[in-house]
Amino acid sequence: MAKEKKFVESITDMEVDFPQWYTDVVKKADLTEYSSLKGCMIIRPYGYAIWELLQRQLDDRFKETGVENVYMPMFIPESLLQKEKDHVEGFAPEVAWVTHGGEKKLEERICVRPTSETLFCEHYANIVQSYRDLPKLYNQWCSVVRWEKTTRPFLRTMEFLWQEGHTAHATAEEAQERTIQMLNVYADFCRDVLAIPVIKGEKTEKERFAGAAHTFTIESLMHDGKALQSGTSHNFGDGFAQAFGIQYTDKENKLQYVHQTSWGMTTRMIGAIIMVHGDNSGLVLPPRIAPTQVIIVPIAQKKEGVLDKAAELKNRLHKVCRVKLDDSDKSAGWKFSEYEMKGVPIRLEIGPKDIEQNQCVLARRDTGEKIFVSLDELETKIPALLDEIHENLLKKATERRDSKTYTATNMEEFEKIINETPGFIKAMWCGDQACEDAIKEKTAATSRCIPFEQEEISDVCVCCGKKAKHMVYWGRAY
RNA sequence: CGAGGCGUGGCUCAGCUUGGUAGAGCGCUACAUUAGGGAUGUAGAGGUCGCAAGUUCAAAUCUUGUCGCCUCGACCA
Repeated sequence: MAKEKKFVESITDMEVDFPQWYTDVVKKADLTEYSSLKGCMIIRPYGYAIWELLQRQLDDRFKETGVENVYMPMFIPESLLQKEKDHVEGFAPEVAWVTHGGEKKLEERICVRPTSETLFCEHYANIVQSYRDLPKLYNQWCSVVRWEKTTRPFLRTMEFLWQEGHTAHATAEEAQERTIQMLNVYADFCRDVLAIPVIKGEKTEKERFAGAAHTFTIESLMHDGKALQSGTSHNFGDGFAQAFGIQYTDKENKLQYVHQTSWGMTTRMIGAIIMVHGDNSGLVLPPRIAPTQVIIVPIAQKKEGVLDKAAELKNRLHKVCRVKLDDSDKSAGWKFSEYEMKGVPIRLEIGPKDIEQNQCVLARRDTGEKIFVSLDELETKIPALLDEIHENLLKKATERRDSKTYTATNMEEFEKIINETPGFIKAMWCGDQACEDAIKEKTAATSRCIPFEQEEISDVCVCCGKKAKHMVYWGRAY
């Protein structure tokens, strides 16, 4: 890669200190502020605009598959949370409890939802009677609370925004089909909207969601070689249905339990966007979720006609992209830096010299390339350039991920890779959790997933040397 | 929960060792000159030094306590 030109000096280089780089980018791009409550973040307008675009496009994709949105309460009585044993054991350590209503101590503690399986289950038990009532394909957009000990903006906060889909089906086959369907929705969304390539696969039993029969995941790789779980889709089988008594009468008039799924994606994806596409000048936004796709920076804007021309371009481009004009009296150089930090995909420079020649400058955020474009061609050039930027980001991210994906056939190799060139490690596994624990103990790497696309790297487990069952992606994770 | 670090104008920090009038840079306000890669000048506004108790003639500075935040680990989306 050519030496990266860097204009923004106030952001720590990612090679020097990655966590500091991340924090600098979040701050400089004005995505969040810390709130006065530990571990909670204020999502600023620019950060929230990204979330809104992400949300809208993901929601559209859900609805295309027949999903309907609902809203559940944020409070769960303790007795309801207790109903599914594995589930409560998994979440109890990080639940926030409400113990008082006003001055009065409550008879029963109320939990602030860490996730809403129990509420959906209770509701399904009430509304599902017959096979004619199925499937139920519900989703909700909400926030959930988990009492985390260590927090970082977007990656881990005590309260975060997400969507949780919950479906109920007549048969196990249908539930499994829906589980995979939604995993694919996530994977396609990451590729086509966020320009993030993902590995699809199943979680091992150790990494499975509390109460699920199968957990599927998409895993992405960050710039520093750490993995990020980017979306999960669970098949619950009929475990929750049995615990909550969700039964329906089938065509033969027999009582059956429903089969359920759940799937979620969170504001953490904003962290993924930062860490997959960002560079040492700041944020780099994939065009499809960029709140501003084109920023118009007038040059020598006090000169006669410049601002008028800039405003005219803005009004024209408004029809083909999300465009903004910065006519503040900051210097042009300041504006360049500002929008680079904010990751705006295209900067349009228009000055007196350009106007004379009926042209403008388009500067790409992803490559830094500047091109002169005739003002007459903007309506076609800009949308095409936005698509090109998307493709380029996806290509670069895929190449980077592939170049940071290694194979290991024994623990020496494994340890050497994880310590010297962190990334995904493909290695065979016997299926025994003891080996997973041992690997984690030795390397701090966890199993990310058993990918759908299996490869035969060797026939024995990387850890114990016994016969291997699966090829697994391993890595240190956020 | 373990290990470190930090609380002083909006932000980043100096001052604390050796107690004695509250500092700098950035940002902000006004005006002027500027503008193709974070402009310059001039004039201004802005702080009970996290909180509490103690020592002292005198505390940002010393002592004790307390609260909060950040980073790194373990746990987790």
